[in-house]
Amino acid sequence: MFLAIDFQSDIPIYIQLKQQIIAGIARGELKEGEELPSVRQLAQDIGINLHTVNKAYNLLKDDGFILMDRRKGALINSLENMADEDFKFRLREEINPLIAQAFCKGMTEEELLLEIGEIYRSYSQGVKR
Amino acid sequence: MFLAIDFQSDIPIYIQLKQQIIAGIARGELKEGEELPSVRQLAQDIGINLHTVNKAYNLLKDDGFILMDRRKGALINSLENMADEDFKFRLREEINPLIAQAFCKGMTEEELLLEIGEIYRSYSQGVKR
Amino acid sequence: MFLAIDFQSDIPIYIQLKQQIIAGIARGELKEGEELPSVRQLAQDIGINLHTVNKAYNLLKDDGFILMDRRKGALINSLENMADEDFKFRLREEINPLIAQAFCKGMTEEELLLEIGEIYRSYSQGVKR
Amino acid sequence: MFLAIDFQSDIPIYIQLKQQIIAGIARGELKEGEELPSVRQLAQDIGINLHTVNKAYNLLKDDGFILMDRRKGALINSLENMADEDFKFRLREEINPLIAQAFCKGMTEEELLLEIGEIYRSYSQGVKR
DNA sequence: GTGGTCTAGACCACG
DNA sequence: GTGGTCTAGACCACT
Repeated sequence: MFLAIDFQSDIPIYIQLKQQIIAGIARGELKEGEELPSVRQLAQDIGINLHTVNKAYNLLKDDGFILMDRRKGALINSLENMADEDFKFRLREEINPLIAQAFCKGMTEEELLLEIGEIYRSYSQGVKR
Repeated sequence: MFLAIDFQSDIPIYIQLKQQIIAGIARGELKEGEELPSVRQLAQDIGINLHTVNKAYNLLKDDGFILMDRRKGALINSLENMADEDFKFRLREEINPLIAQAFCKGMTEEELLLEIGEIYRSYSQGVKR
Repeated sequence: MFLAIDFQSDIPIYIQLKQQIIAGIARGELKEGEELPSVRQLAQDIGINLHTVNKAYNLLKDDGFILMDRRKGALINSLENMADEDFKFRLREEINPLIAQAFCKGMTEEELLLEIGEIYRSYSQGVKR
Repeated sequence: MFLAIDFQSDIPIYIQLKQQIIAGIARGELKEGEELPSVRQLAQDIGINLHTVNKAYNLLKDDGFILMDRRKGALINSLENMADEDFKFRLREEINPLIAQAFCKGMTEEELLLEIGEIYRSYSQGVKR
């Protein structure tokens, strides 16, 4: 799997890393049960510190995307039925300001939903459900 | 207008302030040409630092949501046709990871668009277009 | 408040720190809304690294014992009605092996409950409820 | 006897193993003089490293729960009157932070003792004393 | 001033 | 070999 980290971005590296791995799962490139590289390995590959990778892995673990197995390291978790109310609430909280902005800038509902549907399908096409 | 700042949030106060003001515009509570409180006034009302309010105002100015007038202070700008390609690009960049996450957690496209449409209409209802 | 860290203990420093602060709250020495020292300050006082203090604070935040206020730093949170089912489940998980051990070693239920009641009251005496 | 090891737990496998065996003794499933599986056998059954089982057995031996016999392997020891002052001291040390936490979260003494009594009796019912 | 991020290097516990 | 802990020192964002 290819991880593109932008060192000039104002988004922290460990957040980018987390997002890229989630995107990898969404695209179906990382499948349930698959092992992620060790923190040391990945840190070396990307050219960053192992603590930064570690932080990303821990966030992914806390959010249920991966499991930390004592024998095998980090494993992709099952991605079924995890959209509980708590997740949806946080999603709304995060997405809300973006929608307010889009509305102010004059985007219509149709335009917005079209954009989002496109992004969604860029993921759903790669994965059988 | 009511500004709800969460001092425990991991979102910086000046960003929250910016988002809340945009939401106010989106809800139609702040109309074109209307004056925002002075930096000093707002800082005192909320109980935060001058610089923090200043930063938020400057961001809003940079994004075209307000105009800074030497005599009248900050004025709400017109909200027409500002969704240029650059804005849409940044919107996609920001919304993309959220959608990947929603997809991984098992949300269907319908569910997602329904949620977003609801949020959108919570704004569009208050404003005549 | 006095924090006694045992550097020889096999319990990690940040865990000891977390436990000591919880004990401080339980004894009523740290009251709701009170400010904790900054990570740098406390780290210097105890003679440890600020990252170690930071880790303890973050755990306390995750467990709801403190709030991280953007203006005031770390604040003791309200300690009302936080014993939800999730907490009780984790408590049982952690306490279970200790009880199994006590049972195997021949402690009677009375003996055990007496010990625990004593510890509990060592906390409840200092706080009005 | 059924040993449920959680490879995702933050508790080391050898500690889990120790706890599970003690729980087995407490439930009366493992009786005095009974033989435990050989280190090799158990390691293979659970799918873990030899060293890990070895470590657990050695801890159990140190704590007096089993005897290591050169010919018969590991034998369950008698569980009489082993709750010396040293054990009680360590028990208090370990259980204290949990109680402080429960107190902070608002559990009453009655609630706590009820929970603990329940766990205790889940063991004492299976064993004649 | 604060906490957050990132780096670097060390040691240890675990498997 | 792995991840977990701790240290040390740096820079930056925030208030």
